[in-house]
Amino acid sequence: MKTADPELMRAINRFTVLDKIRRRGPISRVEISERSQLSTTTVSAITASLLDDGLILTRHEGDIRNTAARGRPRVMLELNPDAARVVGAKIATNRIVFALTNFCGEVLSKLTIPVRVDRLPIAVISDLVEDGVRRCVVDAGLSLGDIDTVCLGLPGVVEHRTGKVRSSPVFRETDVNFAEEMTSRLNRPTIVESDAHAIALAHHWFGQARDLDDFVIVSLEQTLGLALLHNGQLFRGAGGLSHNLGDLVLGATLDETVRLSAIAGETAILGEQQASGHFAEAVRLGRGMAHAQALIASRDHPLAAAALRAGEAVGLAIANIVTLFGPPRVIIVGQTLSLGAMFTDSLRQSYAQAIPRSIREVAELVFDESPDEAWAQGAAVVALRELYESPWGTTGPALSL
Amino acid sequence: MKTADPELMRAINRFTVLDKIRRRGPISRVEISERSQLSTTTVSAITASLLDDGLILTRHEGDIRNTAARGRPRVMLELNPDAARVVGAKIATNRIVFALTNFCGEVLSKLTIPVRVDRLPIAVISDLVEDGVRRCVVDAGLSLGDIDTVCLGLPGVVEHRTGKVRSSPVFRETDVNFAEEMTSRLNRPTIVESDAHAIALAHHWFGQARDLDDFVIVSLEQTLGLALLHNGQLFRGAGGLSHNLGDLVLGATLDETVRLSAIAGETAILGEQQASGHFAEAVRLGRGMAHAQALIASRDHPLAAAALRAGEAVGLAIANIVTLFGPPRVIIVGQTLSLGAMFTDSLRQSYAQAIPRSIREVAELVFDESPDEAWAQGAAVVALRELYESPWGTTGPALSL
DNA sequence: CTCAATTTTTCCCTTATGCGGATTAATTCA
DNA sequence: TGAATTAATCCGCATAAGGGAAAAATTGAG
Repeated sequence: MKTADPELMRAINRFTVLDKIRRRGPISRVEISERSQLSTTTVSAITASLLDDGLILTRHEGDIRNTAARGRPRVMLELNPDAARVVGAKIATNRIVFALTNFCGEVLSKLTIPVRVDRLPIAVISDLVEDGVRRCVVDAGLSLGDIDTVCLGLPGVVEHRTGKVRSSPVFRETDVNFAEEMTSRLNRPTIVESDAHAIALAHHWFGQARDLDDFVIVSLEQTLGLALLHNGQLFRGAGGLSHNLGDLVLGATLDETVRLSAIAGETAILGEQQASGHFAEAVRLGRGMAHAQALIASRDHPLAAAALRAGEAVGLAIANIVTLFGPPRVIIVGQTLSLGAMFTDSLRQSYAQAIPRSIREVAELVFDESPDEAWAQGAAVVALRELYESPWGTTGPALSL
Repeated sequence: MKTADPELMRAINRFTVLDKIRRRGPISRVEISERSQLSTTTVSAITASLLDDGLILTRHEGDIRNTAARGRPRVMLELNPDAARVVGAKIATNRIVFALTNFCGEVLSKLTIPVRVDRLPIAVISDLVEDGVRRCVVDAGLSLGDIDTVCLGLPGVVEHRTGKVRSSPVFRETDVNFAEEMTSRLNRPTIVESDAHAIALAHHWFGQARDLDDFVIVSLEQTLGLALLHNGQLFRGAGGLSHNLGDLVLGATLDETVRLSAIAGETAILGEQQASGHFAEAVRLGRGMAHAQALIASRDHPLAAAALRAGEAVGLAIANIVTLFGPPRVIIVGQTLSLGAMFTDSLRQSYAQAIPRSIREVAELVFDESPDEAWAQGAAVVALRELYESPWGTTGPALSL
């Protein structure tokens, strides 16, 4: 348990002010004071310090009040985009996507490497990632030294605190300390994070959850992931791990345990088909879901049945998650959404049937097909949040003695 | 978002010190300082204030070091048991149990009213509870004015923040503002809390989780409840609600949704029997589970099958919860445990089968058949925690590092 | 153009906190 | 009895936030 001293106090208030400036665009000191319960004096002191550190900028225009407002005009404050540069990446089994952003999280350059990595040795994957980061930096007209932090988002079970990847479809090995590896390669602080957590923060900053500090992300990619934002903080579970939704058990007979991944995992949906010809090629290249949608159009295709079953299973799982957490919004993301309405309708219907009556209106389901770039941007946001020096740990490991 | 001022700072450190004194029995100032990272000066100042407020006492004995220790002897500090009196209660469908405790959470008097309340009007239930609290107070040689807070734990979905009972097997009505009702009746601040949360705090203070700040409670009573402690704080879900484990969906066919409560709820287990004679009477009086164990002893009794199925279902649900939260310990409590080894073995086996390999060793299952008194004591602890003035909201963000 | 009115921002002062070092207190051992 | 040792407190300092007054920057009326 952390003890409080003036330093912590300052850190907390500094973060609040910085966060207000980020969220409410250009904003005046008075308004920060009103919205944060801090005195104008304190806000002034903190903003002075932020200006001094070059994290924010002043702008003498953009006052939202009546143009004919009397009195001294407000000086608007906004983030200094150039205060930092970070690189975020999404590593998937069949592609790696990079995004370089400024301090505001705006993408300055991006890069996609369409490569199948899931059977490559770690050294080769590391090479690819290192190369991608370097290219992305060059594309933005920068050099690696200008980058403050790098954050890599990847599927599977990731231990954020240590940077260890417990298990992931992109690595053949388990317990890979990928953060350490990349930090020494790039000579820049490198964070490893679950891809679901990355897209969650992307939605929190820019997407469908800007207005919410509590929501759930269900990520339906090759791996089924879960992210849970609680009070604006990622909830990492007691062990500090990311969650693996695919391991959820849907039902079991005496002999057999049916896990969600066995019904709604990518390979489960697409793999049932005797992959042949054009479609097989698409699957191999990671375009399986998109192509599948076309095939499903003919409703009697066996894929249609698989899509229905997958939607049903995910709907059930989401109902259970809502039962446990009661989030106001559940955002469903990932390639599996490319299956189209047949899948999502089935999901919605199964959810509606499974959600208990008493909390039927608690949560709202939202589907979102963000491009890969958004995931990489989300990873960048993870990196930015470390720079913001949030005084609350993202998971708050309480070390009480 | 909470802003920091000196007051918060003091509240945090004061709580830290008070909590250390509670947990570490009689403890000296130096030791508090060592264990809390606070300077001896600060500890001295805070303890002086606590002594001044009468919350702690000094004791000039019990130094744990060598009796032949040199130097000025340490003055041991401990909670002042008389600093507060609270009443906790567990309201179940067929009994109400009260416990009056001191500031340390030690039970001073207790009372059980064996009464079936689940079909009574609220006014009558309120009468019973009011009467029970008053008796319990008198039994302890006190008067109601000596009581600082009352906390009522009951099954179902409880909104702690507002004191509203959304739905509960003990009430026919839904959305009952029970806290308001009892506060005005007793003229004492009265808190309403989920019974699962109450027993969770009981275990945290006195039971199987004294050493842990992260654990999960699964409560198998008439209603299936869940409590989740994260960083020493109850996790109440985004809506501030308690969780209803019974609503979890285990599996579904097209026509039918199978919920946990339909397999492992008390009525589901016992109700399948054509209730007749002696056993039926026991069920009516709430002794069903205990009597069932005797019947199960003859392994071919239909109850045995029900117990097996229930254990299986609960084991599955727990595996899913562990998949999501990864707690180091899961404590399973409640009357259903009276079914005995047949039930618990089945649960363990099903859990072992369902838990993903990668997190197999993460969580440890513990069964605990605490008496009802422990639940009431837990409710009292809920009340005490309010008095301790924890500066973090029960669901608020944890301060890290 | 000047001056009052208005609003934002800063400066000064007070009070709170925690901390480090010196001081006092209480005990053991020689 | 006095030296050594450890515990607890006192004193002064640094830093925080907050309140009120003053300064700054603008508009509008005469």
